[in-house]
Amino acid sequence: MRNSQAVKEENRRRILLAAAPLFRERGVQGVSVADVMQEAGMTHGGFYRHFADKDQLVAEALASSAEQRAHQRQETGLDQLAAYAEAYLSPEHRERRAEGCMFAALGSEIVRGSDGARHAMTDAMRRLVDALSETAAGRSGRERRRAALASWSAMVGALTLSRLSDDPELADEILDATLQSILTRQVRKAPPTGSAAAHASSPASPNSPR
Amino acid sequence: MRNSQAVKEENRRRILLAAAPLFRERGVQGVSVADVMQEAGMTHGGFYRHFADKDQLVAEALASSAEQRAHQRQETGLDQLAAYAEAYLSPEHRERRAEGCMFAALGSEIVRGSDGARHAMTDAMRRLVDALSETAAGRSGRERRRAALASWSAMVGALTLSRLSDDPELADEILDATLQSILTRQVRKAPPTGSAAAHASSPASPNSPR
DNA sequence: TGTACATCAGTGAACGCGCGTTCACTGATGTAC
DNA sequence: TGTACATCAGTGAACGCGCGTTCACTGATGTAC
Repeated sequence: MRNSQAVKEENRRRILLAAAPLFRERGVQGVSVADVMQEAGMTHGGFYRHFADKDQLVAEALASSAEQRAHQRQETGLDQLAAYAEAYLSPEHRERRAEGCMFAALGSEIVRGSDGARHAMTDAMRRLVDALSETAAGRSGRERRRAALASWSAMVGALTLSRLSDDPELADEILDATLQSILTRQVRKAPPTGSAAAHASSPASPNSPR
Repeated sequence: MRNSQAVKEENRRRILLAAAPLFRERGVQGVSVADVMQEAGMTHGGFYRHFADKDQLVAEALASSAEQRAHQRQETGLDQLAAYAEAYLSPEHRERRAEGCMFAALGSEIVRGSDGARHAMTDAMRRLVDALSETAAGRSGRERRRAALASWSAMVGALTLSRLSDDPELADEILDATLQSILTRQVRKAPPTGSAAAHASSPASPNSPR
């Protein structure tokens, strides 16, 4: 039962689309090739018509998921640093690992992963930091970039630790303290003058920090 | 060849001591029970005279390693937040995973781990945050605690991301930006008045941030 | 203090399972004429 | 446009390996007398 080239391409996309949430939810090592193929509606045997090995799937799934997210962010305005931080450091994000940030979900595992996976993560990292830098607080591009790097690192760490804590109170504390720390710095300093990103922190303030 | 009870206890300690660095270096799933036993100088068969299963080993290894670190910190004064951040956010720490922070090394993996492992991590987390809170900047205990939580989250995130990056320049940027962000906040605010922790950030400043 | 025996820490072979990967097979697809 | 044939996407069984765990065995240890 050979499929047409169009169907093959569509199936490949389905595999990649199925893989990323599974990896984020259960970890790369916690998801088998057969799991991914089943989620994509196929059996495991056909996998190797699309990918050389599992490593390649991981790298491509991370890369394509990151690219999709980048588009979403741009469209929803969630690449404004303060708004991003509010959404990021929320209990909802903590609870929904499958749809959440791949750095918090897979960070320490991919450190030991294949070159391809690390490279995909690095690429995604660079793009995200670049985007957040535009709306970060700071008097120069360099300062804004450093603020974006520090703020985003704090988010990834806080979300990971908040998920790790088996004490819900401590878990909430971590998110709260980190969010407030980021917002304070974002508001205190002058936003970049006159650019399209001038209202960096305004959509963030209305929500009361949990 | 039965061993005496004293030798058994000593062997148990050796197993725990061998396990923690291996887990941090290669991940829990990347280290087999046989690996740990070999590192401890034994064969894998005897493992189950000491532990019910691998999960128990993981939980106990993390707990005992954390306790040991806590003592070290206290003795070396490394629980002063600013000094801790300087040592933490260094390329040396990034490179030496086996001896480094277990949260950065294992965070996203243990999130999906056994209850015991998560509990051990939570306990360690609480103790570390309590210690760092004493020397964090802030006008009240609550403020200092929040500063410690936010600073430490930033450290864990930054170290993880710095390790993840396959671009050495970006990796260094992440550490630098986060360290400076933490030190700035530590220095700007008044240290807690008159307590034993009054010189919170003074031992940190001499070193030039990389 | 010495003897007899039960205990049990550690050994290394073995078991069972899951996983990544391979392979023979199928039949629809694409192509050459 | 139709026909013959090679291709190859997906199937499902099978392979090989590593791992967590079990087990029979050993001999030193601990204990009862």
